[in-house]
Amino acid sequence: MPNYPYVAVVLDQSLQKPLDYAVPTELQTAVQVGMRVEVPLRKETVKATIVSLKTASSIPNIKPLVKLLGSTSELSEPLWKLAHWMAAYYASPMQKVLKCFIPPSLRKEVKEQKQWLYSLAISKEKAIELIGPLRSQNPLYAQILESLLQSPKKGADLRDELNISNSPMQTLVKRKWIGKSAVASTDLEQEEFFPSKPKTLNDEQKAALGDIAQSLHSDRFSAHLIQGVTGSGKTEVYLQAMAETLSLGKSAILLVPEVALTSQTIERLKARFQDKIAIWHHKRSLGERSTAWDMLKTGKSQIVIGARSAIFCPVQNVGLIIVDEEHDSSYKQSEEMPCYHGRDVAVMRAYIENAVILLGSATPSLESRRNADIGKYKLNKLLARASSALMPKVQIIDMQRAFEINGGFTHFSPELIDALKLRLEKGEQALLFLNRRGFHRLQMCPACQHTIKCPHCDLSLTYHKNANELKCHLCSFQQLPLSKCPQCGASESMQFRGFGTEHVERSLHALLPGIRTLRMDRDTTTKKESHEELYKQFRSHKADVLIGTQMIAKGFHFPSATLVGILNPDSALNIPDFRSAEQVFQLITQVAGRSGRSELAGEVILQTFLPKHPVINLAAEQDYEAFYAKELSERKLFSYPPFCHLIKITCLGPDPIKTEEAANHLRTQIEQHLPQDTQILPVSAAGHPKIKDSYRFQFVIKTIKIKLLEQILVNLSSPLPFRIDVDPTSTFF
DNA sequence: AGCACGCCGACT
DNA sequence: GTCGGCGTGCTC
Repeated sequence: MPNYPYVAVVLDQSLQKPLDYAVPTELQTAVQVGMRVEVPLRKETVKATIVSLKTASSIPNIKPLVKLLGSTSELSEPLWKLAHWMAAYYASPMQKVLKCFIPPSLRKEVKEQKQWLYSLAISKEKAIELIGPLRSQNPLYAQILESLLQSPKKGADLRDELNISNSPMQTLVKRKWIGKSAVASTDLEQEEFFPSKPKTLNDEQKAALGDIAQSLHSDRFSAHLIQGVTGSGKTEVYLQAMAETLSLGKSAILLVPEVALTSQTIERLKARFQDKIAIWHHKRSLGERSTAWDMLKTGKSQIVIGARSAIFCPVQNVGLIIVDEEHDSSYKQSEEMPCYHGRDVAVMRAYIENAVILLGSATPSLESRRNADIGKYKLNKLLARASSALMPKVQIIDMQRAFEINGGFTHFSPELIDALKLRLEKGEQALLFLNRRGFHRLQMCPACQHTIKCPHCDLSLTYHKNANELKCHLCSFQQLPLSKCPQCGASESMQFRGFGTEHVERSLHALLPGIRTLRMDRDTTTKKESHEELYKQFRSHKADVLIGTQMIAKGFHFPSATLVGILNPDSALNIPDFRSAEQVFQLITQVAGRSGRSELAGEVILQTFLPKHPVINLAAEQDYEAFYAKELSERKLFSYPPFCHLIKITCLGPDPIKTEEAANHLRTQIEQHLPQDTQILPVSAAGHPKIKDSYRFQFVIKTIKIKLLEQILVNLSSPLPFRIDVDPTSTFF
């Protein structure tokens, strides 16, 4: 084996290019690609990752690395290949790609703090015996024993519960009445749950599972797409496919959209797989993530569930990767390089690891469905609702008519009001969906038409009545509503335009006094647990109507909700983006699917000013096939994905003129070496032209083969920061 | 990313 | 004359 006296490393801190270091002789047999090391940089020592071993280096006065962190590579061979693929495909510097594979919990080498679990060290009878006299002698001890009689508890919980310090617990441990054992908090998450057994599958589910099982046994890469209507029991197929994977001695990764990572989802998995599961998402502390990472790396956990970044977890011997709701846009990272798509990285990881990839959705993305059509993916459809519930009936209401009847704007058509009243009488629940939060969309001057904008962003401020504030939805700016126009100073009072969920809630109370409502949007779910809290309240029937944005469409099941009102999906159709039709179709289908999931039949009322719009009609009929055919032909006609790849390059800067110049400069660099079958569109301001004092100018490249552009993209240079987004979800924003 | 270097305007 | 604003360039 040759010795490598030099290595190239990528520093943790931002430095685009790799640096060379000498390897001390005694370490030359130990160094490996992917290893974490400490290296000298100027006067400091910093952490880095080895990216290549070298026999020579052209750097004069090269410094030796300080030490190796750990004895093996941090990335397995397949993950290392995946990292290289990402760097090339997403035209992203390795330094940024490695940020995904070596997350902060590893870089900082945090360890989860040990927590102590206290439990009785004596029999229950003995404890009860002791408690009696203790009540008068030392009531604290009695309280502790009583509490532990019910169940073992974490030290922190016990302290909270009884409002005590650690010392009485210590004393009781000394007396050998109670014992303590160290646990990671992750072990404690498996509170009480009822272990669940695999459910009996219907024929469609059986067929899908059969196909997947066959692929699992073949030990080769294969891709499956499950297209299953909401409530068709996709999850049960996932669970059984995962069980099959484990029985083959392999591991599984389950990706879900960010909002679907609720305790409901996690409990369902734990009920089937108990402690084999690691949970990975960004709301967990670094310590918890570090533990989860170790569990997977050592093979103690064979399953990881998480949002998009969970695809980088060091799962050993991957057999199956599942991407649930594969069409969901939260899988795409678009604000930061590498702008990767979690689903696409998952497919590539499965390919590299010779694993099975399973994509699931009620409304597959055009890309995935087309891959099934051309034979790249095996397609299984689940058309029957598993629990014999019927598909909801969707009724389109022309809001122009409602406007005329009402003699002005209203959120509620007569049909919706009647349906709501009926639910109230029957004691059933309803969901109202409006994709805009706040009370009024904007405040404007009636004299000069000036609207109040955010001083840091190019966006009108939204009026929030509860907080009595104008808020910017792109940054954290807020101010009091104005009574006078800052532009013309007219004495006429300022007016409000447009409505959000707060307004819907208030109007509903005016219309149906006594109605109990809950609102679920970003404003009411700021706290970590508030999401689940609202869900539990609604589920236990503490309210009749749940009003919400996007968020109510995903992740939650509302079995007793029999009515869904979609208030105004029109605005999304007006966004000049190639994906807007697809997104509206997916959203309507998803919201509609929230109703009638149990034995109660569901009804959906879809209010629109565009009752003839084909997307609205196809969504109302829930005819995915027709929508797919229509949208696919349009994508082909205008040459959009899946018939080409898009690359969006966005330039950011504090000065609009310089930023636009920089964008044009980048565009010229590409135009000079434009490969075949590639088009480059002009520079334009982004859909949000300014966010947080930073202007955004962008241009789009359409190409058949991304590989031909890799070199050009990697070599782009600009005086201003810029971002390369390969396969962007939007060409507008 | 940091941090040094250096060039220019404002003030003691 | 000095202090300090931040634009530019380098780190093996």
